[in-house]
Amino acid sequence: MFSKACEYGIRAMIYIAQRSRQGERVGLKDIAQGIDSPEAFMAKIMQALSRQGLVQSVKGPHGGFYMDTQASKITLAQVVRAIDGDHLFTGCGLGLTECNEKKPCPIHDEFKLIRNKIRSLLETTQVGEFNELLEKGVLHLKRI
Amino acid sequence: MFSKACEYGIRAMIYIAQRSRQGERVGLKDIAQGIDSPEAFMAKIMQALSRQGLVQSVKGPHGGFYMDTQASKITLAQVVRAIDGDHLFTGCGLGLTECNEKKPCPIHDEFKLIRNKIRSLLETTQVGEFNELLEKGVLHLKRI
DNA sequence: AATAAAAAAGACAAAAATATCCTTTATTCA
DNA sequence: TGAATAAAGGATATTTTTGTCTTTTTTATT
Repeated sequence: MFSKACEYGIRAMIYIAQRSRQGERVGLKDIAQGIDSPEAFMAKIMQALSRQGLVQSVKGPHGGFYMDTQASKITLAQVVRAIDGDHLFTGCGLGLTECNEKKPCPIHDEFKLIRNKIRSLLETTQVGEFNELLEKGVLHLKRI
Repeated sequence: MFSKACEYGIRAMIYIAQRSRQGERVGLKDIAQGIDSPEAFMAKIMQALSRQGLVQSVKGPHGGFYMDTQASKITLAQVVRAIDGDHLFTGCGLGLTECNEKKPCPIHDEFKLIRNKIRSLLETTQVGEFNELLEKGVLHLKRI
C-alpha cells in the first residue's frame, strides 16, 4: 500500500508530534530508535519531509526535529503525498495509464470507492491526534 | 497497491477468460499484445499462474493458455494471492510486523475496515464476469 | 523422422527501492 | 576560537522488482 519510506515517514511524524510538544526537539537517533527504523535511511526521509516543510529542523547541539502547534494538524495524506506522491489516490488499480469513466478498467468504479475511502481516512487523520494514546502505551509505533 | 506483476496477472486472467471460451487457446504473444504488457515478463507471470493451477497451458503448435468453464469463476483475490501473496489482506498499514488488537498501530482499526473492503471486492469478483462488457468495448485492459 | 510452434526454464540485465557510509554545514558551548 | 554536536548532502552498496534473452522441452504437422 505504502512504500517503506512512507511507512517510516508516517510513523516518524506521529512520533515527533508526540515527543515535541512546546518545541522540544527530537534527534534523528531518537526517532529511529523510537519507531524502530534504520537510522541512515530515516535521515533521508527526514530530509525530504523537512525540505517540504512538514517538519522543522535545527542543526547543532540540542538540535533535532520538531513541530510547532499547528503542524500537529498535518494530515497523513500530506505525509503520503510528500513521500509517495498522489498515485495512491489517483492511479488505476490495474495499472492503466488512462483509466476513467469514458475508458474504464474492469474494476474502475469499485476501486474508486476504495481509493476514496483511503483518501478520506488519510485526509481526516492528523499526525498529532494520537499523542495521548501513545503516551498511555495503548498505541504502538515500533516494528515489533 | 498491487505489484506490476500482479496488475499484469489480473489483466491477463480477465483477458484469457474472455478469449478462451470453449477451451480455445490464447498464445502468450496474443495476451501480451491484448493487455499491452512486456511479452517476456508476461511469460514469467503466466508460468507462475500456470504452476499454481489458475490457468491451463498446452505446449506446441496451436498451444497456449486457456481456462475451463469453472475456472472463469476464479476470483481476483486468488490471482492476487498467487502473485503478491496475502500481505495486502493481512499486513499492517504502517509496516509493523506485530500489529493487532492487543498492540495496535495508530490506524489499525480504520485500516482493517479498508483492507476488508479490498478483500471483499477481490473475493467477490471473478475473472470471467467481464466477458460481455469487454466484447462490447465498454471495458478496457490496455495500458493506453 | 524432421520441422516448426509454443510454453517452460534458466541466466542475465536494468531499474527502482532500500539502506549505509562519508563529508560538509550550521550551531552551541566551553 | 576551538571542539563537539547534529542535520544536510553526496556517493555508494544492497536488495527487490521489473524486464530481456537464450536454451530446453513438449506437441503437432508435414
